[in-house]
Amino acid sequence: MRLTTKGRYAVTAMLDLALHADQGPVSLADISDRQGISLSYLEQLFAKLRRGDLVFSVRGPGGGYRLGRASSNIFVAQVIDAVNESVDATRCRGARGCQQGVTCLTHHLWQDLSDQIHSFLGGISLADLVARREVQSVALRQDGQQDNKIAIDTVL
Amino acid sequence: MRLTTKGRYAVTAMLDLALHADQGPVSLADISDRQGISLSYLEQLFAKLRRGDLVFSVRGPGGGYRLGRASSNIFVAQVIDAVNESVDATRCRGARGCQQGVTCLTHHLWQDLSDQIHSFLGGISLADLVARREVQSVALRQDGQQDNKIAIDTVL
DNA sequence: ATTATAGTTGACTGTTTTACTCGGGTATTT
DNA sequence: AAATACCCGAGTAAAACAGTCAACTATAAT
Repeated sequence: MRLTTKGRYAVTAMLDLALHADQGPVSLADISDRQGISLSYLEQLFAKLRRGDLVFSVRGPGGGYRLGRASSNIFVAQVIDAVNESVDATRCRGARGCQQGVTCLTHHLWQDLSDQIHSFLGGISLADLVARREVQSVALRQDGQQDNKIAIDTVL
Repeated sequence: MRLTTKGRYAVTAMLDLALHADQGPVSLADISDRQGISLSYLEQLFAKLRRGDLVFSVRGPGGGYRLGRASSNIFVAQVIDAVNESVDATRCRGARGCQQGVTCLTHHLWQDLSDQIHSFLGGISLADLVARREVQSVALRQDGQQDNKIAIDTVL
């Protein structure tokens, strides 16, 4: 598993989607404004997220993207895998005599690490993140603001 | 913590160094041959490893690199940190009003992840890796080959 | 029906990081 | 003195990252 800012962008966008799920489809333009990610870059990311069935689109005015399934059933690891594509992993694809050599042993370490990270991120759902946010939101909220979007952008 | 192939190269080279520690200084040329990493790239990586006191050099004929301390006291995380430099982490350096916003929450997740990975890799020493190799080596060795280098490259 | 919205796709650009090359140094051993 | 091998800087091709632009299609609202 590779860890770059690309995956972070994707998770950020998906989290934004989860937070505004109750307001109907969320347009990429909105996500772009709120999260400061370029619209066209989001388009590329969401093309991959859609291929991974993590989101589905609603076209036309008032359209946008919605989560492909419940936020409690979408995990961070899946989001990162969707945008990274090609895990490649060990690199020692039967290269001449590389069966248990020094190189391959290092690869095994990387495989272990990859598994560890994957299980860590595979255990965190978008719902978990939203729940965590709720806790902080309640703790910090001082007046009764009903607009979730405003609350996030201005109060928090 | 960023995870790229660069870190993998560095760990591979350090592991090679640990495995041949008993044979005096190990030249980068040897590591290049054994691990298939370009010599000049190794030089760049080792410049950073040296700055991190993970290795020290012995100049002149018969020279090379040696581990900066016992292999049981050199951890994978340290090696990766040394060659990656600049962790950058959260990215939200006091950006306008970003105190607990949606973006920052995602950053917190990344911080958690980063910590998790770091502690995982911080718990694995080069000695651990060598020990694991020894186990496999003993299990697979069928004849009494005394040359460690040959054993690794051809038998294993 | 027309229009505006918003997803869909592809090509293309600039920047950064990787991974590597080359060429010259310097220190040390033989 | 000569060979070895670290040291160092400049440069470079390829890939990944991040974003732009333009043309297109589906759909909702008027």
